[in-house]
Amino acid sequence: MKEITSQQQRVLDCIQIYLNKTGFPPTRADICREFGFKSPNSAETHLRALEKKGFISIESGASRGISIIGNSDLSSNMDNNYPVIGLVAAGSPTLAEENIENKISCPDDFFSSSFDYFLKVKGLSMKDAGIMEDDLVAVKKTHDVKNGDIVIARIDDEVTIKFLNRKSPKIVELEPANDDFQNIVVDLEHEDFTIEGKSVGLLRRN
Amino acid sequence: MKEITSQQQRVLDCIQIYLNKTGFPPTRADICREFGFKSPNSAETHLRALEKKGFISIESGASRGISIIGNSDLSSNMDNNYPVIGLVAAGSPTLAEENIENKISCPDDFFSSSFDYFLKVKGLSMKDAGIMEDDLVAVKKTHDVKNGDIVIARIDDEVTIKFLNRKSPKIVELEPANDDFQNIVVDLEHEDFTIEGKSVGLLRRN
DNA sequence: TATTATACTGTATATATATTCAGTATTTAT
DNA sequence: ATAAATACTGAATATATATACAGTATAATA
Repeated sequence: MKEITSQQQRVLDCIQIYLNKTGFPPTRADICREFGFKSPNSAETHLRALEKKGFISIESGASRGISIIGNSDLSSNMDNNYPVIGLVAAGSPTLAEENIENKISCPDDFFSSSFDYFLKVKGLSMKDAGIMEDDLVAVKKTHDVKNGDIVIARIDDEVTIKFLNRKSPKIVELEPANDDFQNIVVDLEHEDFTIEGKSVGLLRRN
Repeated sequence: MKEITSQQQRVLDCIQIYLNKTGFPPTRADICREFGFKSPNSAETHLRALEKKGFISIESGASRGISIIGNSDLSSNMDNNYPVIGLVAAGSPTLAEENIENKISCPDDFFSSSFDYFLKVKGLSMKDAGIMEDDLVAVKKTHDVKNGDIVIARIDDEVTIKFLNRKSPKIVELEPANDDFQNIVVDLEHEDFTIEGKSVGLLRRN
């Protein structure tokens, strides 16, 4: 990255300010207006210089096709809106709209693994694992689970969060973390059993 | 803000994804390409519906003049780096550099209240409150605490996290959430006692 | 039942916009 | 001393783009 001139810095700042203000990049004419330039080529040459020096990228042919390079990796660092889903006793816990309670803005790399949604926990069956009522469990949709994982599972239409313990090819036990609750034994041959995903983290908002 | 239809939500998501990817909003044609629409008016009508419902704003006449409402001030929505501090048995739990284990990027409005740092919990004294070993408690530095709050307190050089119970002007009890632990009774007249802050949230990364 | 909103295709067009070419002048490297 | 980069004006143009108008069809609403 070569050194930037003061005027080019001003143009770069102008682009950023325009972006913050409007949500989209300026045109050549917009930049001219901002600086009092009388020719769109004044903006053009500055943009080309900024591109050459690696401060911005310009999509050829596209209107307002300017993106600031430092901001580009910012988008990967950017927050994403993750849906919060209630632990519905019956029905799909999937990302069906009617189940989305609200959304939480959160960095993509917030937990050890990527995740897909937050599950709002009902009940205290996982109390001894430190999962309390209304806690938000970060759930990664996956079938790659092993014994001891905290999984979100569905038996018929019942959705629960429990420790997984695969006893045999045909028998799965779902173990709560609370003495007041009993293990759930699932016979894979006679019951409709699905692993929705597993817990990769937890969020509690007092 | 009226309710959004599923298709409109998909278009809104598409705009956000396009923004993250390119740094500028899509054209009507871009949206059509993404969905396989054969007429630019398909995108147009969705955009107008989203505008009417207050999800986006459209600058008349401007190309790519779409901005998602709520994204308006991205800089204030930006993440901040919050330090993670170990619960050192002796010494200052303050933000001294030697105590900062690492930093976590997190939105400022992530918890109900603003906060100052994450405290990495050692031990299981707050187990029944769902606070486990190595959990990260979001701590707000404040003296505005009341009975029942989970506070981070220092007695002489010992730092703990407990429930607060102010018995009298001179006596404070710090109550663990674990039967294996005992209440800590602090005599304010004879012991050096400080409230470092209180818990406003919790983060667990498996 | 009529009406409005949703969800599209298809065509057309004014204009917003990028981009090139031709200059001028000043400053900075080589 | 000469080339290259910077910093502009001014004009021209192909095309990218928003946007209106004319339809069709279905679902929701009143």
